[in-house]
Amino acid sequence: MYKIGEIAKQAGVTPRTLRYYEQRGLITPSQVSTAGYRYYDDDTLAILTRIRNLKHVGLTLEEIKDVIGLYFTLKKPLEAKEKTLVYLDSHLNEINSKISMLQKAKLELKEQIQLTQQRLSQLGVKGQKNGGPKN
Amino acid sequence: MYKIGEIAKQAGVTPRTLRYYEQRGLITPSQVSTAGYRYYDDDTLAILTRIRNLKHVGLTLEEIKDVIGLYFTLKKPLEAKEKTLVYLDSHLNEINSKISMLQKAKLELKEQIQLTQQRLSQLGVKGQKNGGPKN
DNA sequence: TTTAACCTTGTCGTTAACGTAAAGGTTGAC
DNA sequence: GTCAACCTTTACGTTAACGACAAGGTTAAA
Repeated sequence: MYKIGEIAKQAGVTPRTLRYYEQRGLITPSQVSTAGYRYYDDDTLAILTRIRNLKHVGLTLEEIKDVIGLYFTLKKPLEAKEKTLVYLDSHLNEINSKISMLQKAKLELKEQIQLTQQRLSQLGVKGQKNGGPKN
Repeated sequence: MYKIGEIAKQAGVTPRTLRYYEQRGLITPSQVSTAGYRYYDDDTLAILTRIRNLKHVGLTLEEIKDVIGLYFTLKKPLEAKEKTLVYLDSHLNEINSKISMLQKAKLELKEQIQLTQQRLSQLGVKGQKNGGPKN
């Protein structure tokens, strides 16, 4: 059981961020003392890592909330699971679309790199045998 | 040559957005009338599409500004091109990292989908022959 | 030349995701 | 039991990326 400051440090965020996430429904302290102190366990740490990754990929907290909610669907009633399934599927599609967009951007980038390299070797180092593109 | 309203509609954004992008240095009208009217051509339309894609992938306008700047490096001096090259390369790395994160998320999602489907078929439809996962 | 439809530059408002300081309780090692 | 280090809630501030007026100028078709 970590206090908020400890787990925050472990996760690389601030306590403020944790309270904010709680307020937005992304996490919950595993225990709360009578005085109101929040205590967390390693599960929360795992969730925070997941949040970090998904954020880095461009999801909003709202979207992330949905996604991580899905991973704790085990105790939910049967009917909820079917809805979950539908959502998971559409989320999968979104992810696929983002991946292909990034891959397209990647291709364009590579092209641009080659072009720039060509121009460099033509203008800058006339007559030199260059090693060609690395990628 | 489109007026701002026309190109905005084509690009699926508002004129306000175009002015904002201009202010942030992402685009420039190809011509400006003496009265101050902005006129754009198809090149700008292409850039706007690119911006849309990169935004959808989670880049900020500031990052996007850098990226699209690179694609108009043709007229820049030689020395600038080498810096460009370095940046392009690091940007490529970032993209690769994002892609792999998304692919990881995708795998986890698929697992979760299978789990949910299993639980559904076990609890809900006892004795039924289910078709198994689709993916 | 009139007029609807568009454009201009402000300026203020809004949402997301926190940062930051204020004023005051809590803990736990000594 | 004291005190530094931590925690609480409350509340105002901030950046990004626009939206939504307001007040007035421009265009181009009829």
